[in-house]
Amino acid sequence: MPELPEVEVTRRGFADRIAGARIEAIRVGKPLRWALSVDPGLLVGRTVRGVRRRGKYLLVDLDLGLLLLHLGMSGSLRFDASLPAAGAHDHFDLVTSQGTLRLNDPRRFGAVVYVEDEASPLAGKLLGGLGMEPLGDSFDFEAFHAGLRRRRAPVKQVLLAGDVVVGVGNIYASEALFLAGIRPTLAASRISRPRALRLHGAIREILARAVDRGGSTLRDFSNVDGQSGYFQLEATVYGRAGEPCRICATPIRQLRQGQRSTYFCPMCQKS
DNA sequence: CCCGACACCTGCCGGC
DNA sequence: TGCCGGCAGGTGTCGG
Repeated sequence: MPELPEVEVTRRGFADRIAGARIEAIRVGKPLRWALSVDPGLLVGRTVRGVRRRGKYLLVDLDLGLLLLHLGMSGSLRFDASLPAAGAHDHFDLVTSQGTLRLNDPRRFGAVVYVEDEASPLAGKLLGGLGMEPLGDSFDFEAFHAGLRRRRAPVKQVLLAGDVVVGVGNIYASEALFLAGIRPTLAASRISRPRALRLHGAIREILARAVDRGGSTLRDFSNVDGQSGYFQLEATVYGRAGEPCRICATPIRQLRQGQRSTYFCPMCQKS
């Protein structure tokens, strides 16, 4: 469910509302991908300073330490003054003076991890290898092109790996490559400078547009207020195998790359 | 160092 | 209707 746009939409939905709140209680459900790594009781009484995003991680800054939050494949957050009793897939509640932040995650690939600071070994393991942020000013084209040039793997998989640029998941990788007219199987190292420039722009455009639209709802994404996004209404290739390309009407093709589905138009993405 | 395969877990869908 | 295989938006780890 959550790629960068969904995570960012989620962040914007509760960052201002939770800032300044005092942690009253924490409820932990079934195990997530990693243990919280702190006695929840120790966090009671601390203050939430704000919420940042790095790649697909949310960083909830406290007056002492921070929580790293990841939504995995199926996670979503709600934030409300009052929430119903925890359901089977509600695995983490952060109860604060300004509302409860709740993680619902059926597959439990997500995580909530406490670290003392971003320089800690655990934070370093999770955040240390992340690539450039695609939105904002830090997404440098020269560095992006250099990152592509040193990789022989298919460009789709380099985008997904997240060590060159973060936030591009399986949906938006296909979408961005379509917009840039690049075949997903092309070795990243073989992408020409002009085409890398198009891809750089396409990534920014696709992600920014999805954030504006409120994220994707291919299956079940909803924002912190429980409303769904509607980017899927304009997916050009993702999930459209066999359907006509919106540009040239050629049937969209699907293939497997690294255990993931990729979609592309064989005409519009010749190489 | 780079790469691909695998692992984690639950739900849903299509086919028989 | 029921069961089974395959698939799903992520990413750390491991072996080659």
